Amino acid sequence: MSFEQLKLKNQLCHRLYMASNSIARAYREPLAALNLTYPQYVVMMALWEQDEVTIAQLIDKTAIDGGAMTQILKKMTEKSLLAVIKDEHDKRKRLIQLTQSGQALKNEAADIPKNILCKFESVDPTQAKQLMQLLDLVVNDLNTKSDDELAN
Amino acid sequence: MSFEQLKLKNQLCHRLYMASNSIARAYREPLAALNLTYPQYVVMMALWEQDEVTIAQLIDKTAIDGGAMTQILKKMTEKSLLAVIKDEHDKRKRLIQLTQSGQALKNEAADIPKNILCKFESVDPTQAKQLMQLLDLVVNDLNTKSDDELAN
DNA sequence: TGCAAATACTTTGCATGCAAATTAAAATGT
DNA sequence: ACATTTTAATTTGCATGCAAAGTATTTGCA
Repeated sequence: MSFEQLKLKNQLCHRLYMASNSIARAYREPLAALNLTYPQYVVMMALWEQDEVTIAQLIDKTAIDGGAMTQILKKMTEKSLLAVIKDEHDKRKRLIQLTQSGQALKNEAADIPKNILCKFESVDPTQAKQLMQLLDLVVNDLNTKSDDELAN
Repeated sequence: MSFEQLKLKNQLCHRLYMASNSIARAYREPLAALNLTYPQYVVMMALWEQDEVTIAQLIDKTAIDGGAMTQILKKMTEKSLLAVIKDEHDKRKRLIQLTQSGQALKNEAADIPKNILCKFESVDPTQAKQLMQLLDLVVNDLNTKSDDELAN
């Protein structure tokens, strides 16, 4: 057997692995200027879009792991970017609320996407959109439980 | 300002983040059957293609972090998948050598790529190839230092 | 020849991603 | 109402990814 399917150059997964790491690395410098890690930046973006959400909603929107989310929110609270508040109507839930400085950070972050995009010399906007659509297909296929699995 | 550029749905990076995590998660089950993590599987694939390589070569091929690589190789050594041998010609270098069981594992791994691919119901082979090409562009753009940076 | 600079790894500290176990509180069924 | 189940978060243990510091060798060059 040639085992062609086991060669790294034929693996979509390894491409994703490298691309994801590369782009996260690209964000490190600009985000360090805001004292944010990438996942923390994702949380901020989610909250800038909609504030006062529960942790579960934040997890849905960001796709960040629940266990990690607790730690991330703790660190962001220490940095006074947000506050974690008990939901009086359902004491299991917690509401996340941006502080003033958390809201203000949005202006400083506004240029980051542009600064990252300009590193893409070989990827035009059409290709970028195409890439995002293909990635959405991948995510949907992988996260959609099959009927078999749901039966368990 | 509308800050459209800061919305998660417009972020290539977040798509990559989710796709990379989703696919790595998809590999967990099949790889657990071989007692391998995903990065360990990547190392195995690299060695199945070419054995007796230095750690630096392995890092080049897999794009795994050097610091992590040391730990990963240590664990794989404990599992008797490979051996780390000193290079007599250059004592700074280490050569990685698959053991017999490491080589034998290739047969058990042969079906994994197929099992992952069949989860992609909405992505045909043409789209998969297209996706890989686009990801290669992204990786190249991000890893190619600009002249400015090289001047530093 | 001898020493500074470059290489090849290893180590350390921090921040996740993930599975599994745990805790607290609300929803359900009888 | 009460026990069972489900939901929302937190905690814990393990495995990286990454930057930075440290160690051992080898190269390069004066």
